[in-house]
Amino acid sequence: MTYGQKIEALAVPTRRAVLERLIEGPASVGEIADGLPVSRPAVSQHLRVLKDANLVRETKHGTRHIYSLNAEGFQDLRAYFDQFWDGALAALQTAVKASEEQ
Amino acid sequence: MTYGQKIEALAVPTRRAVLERLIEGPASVGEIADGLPVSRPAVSQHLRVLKDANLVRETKHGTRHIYSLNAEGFQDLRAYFDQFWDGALAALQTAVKASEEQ
DNA sequence: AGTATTCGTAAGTCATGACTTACGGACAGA
DNA sequence: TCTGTCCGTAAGTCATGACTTACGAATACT
Repeated sequence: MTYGQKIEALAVPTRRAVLERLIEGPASVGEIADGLPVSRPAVSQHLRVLKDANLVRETKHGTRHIYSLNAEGFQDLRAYFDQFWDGALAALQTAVKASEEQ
Repeated sequence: MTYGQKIEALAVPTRRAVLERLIEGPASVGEIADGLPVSRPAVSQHLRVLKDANLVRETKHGTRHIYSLNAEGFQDLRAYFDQFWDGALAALQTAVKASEEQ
């Protein structure tokens, strides 16, 4: 829900690998784990974190749990970065101005 | 240098607080630490991480080390996110198309 | 020279969380 | 019903790193 939660979700390499796998399309837990050097339960735990951060969605087909990217969560994160960068850019402009006046 | 390094630098709340302080303008280590609930050495260590990630610059005036935001590092990070989101968006489009054809 | 600031680093503590294996539940198919 | 598959959770291990205090180096000021 918070920005920090999303950023911290992205900070773990294995979780980024999971997300990059999901860019290629929705996948089940087992399918995701097959492409990674960690166990299936580990992937399951990472998916829980990503789901709590709203970066991923879950739909159940029989015993298979299919995960896919959640655009909404990514947009929120992008909004935060845009806001941060706007602030940073303004600060840098001010700094340039101040050093010119100096 | 790597994207992971930058993202992991942003993942720690105290480091985000340091960066948000720097949006308001360049500051010395002591000034930054005064506004945070951690010790000065802790801030010094965080600044080292941020500097290694190219998110921050250091200039020395006497005994004071002045830190400021580094736009270059943030642009690299933004490029990564843009690329990721473009891929994610394309994936979502494909998913919609596939579900329509189904 | 002597003192005071400002800072980085060393060393050590401690919580967090990324992993593992073991287990049990839920659904599909014979 | 029984077996096999797919998955989440519990419990425990272990490395990482975010903090602390203590110290010493570098510069400024008198």
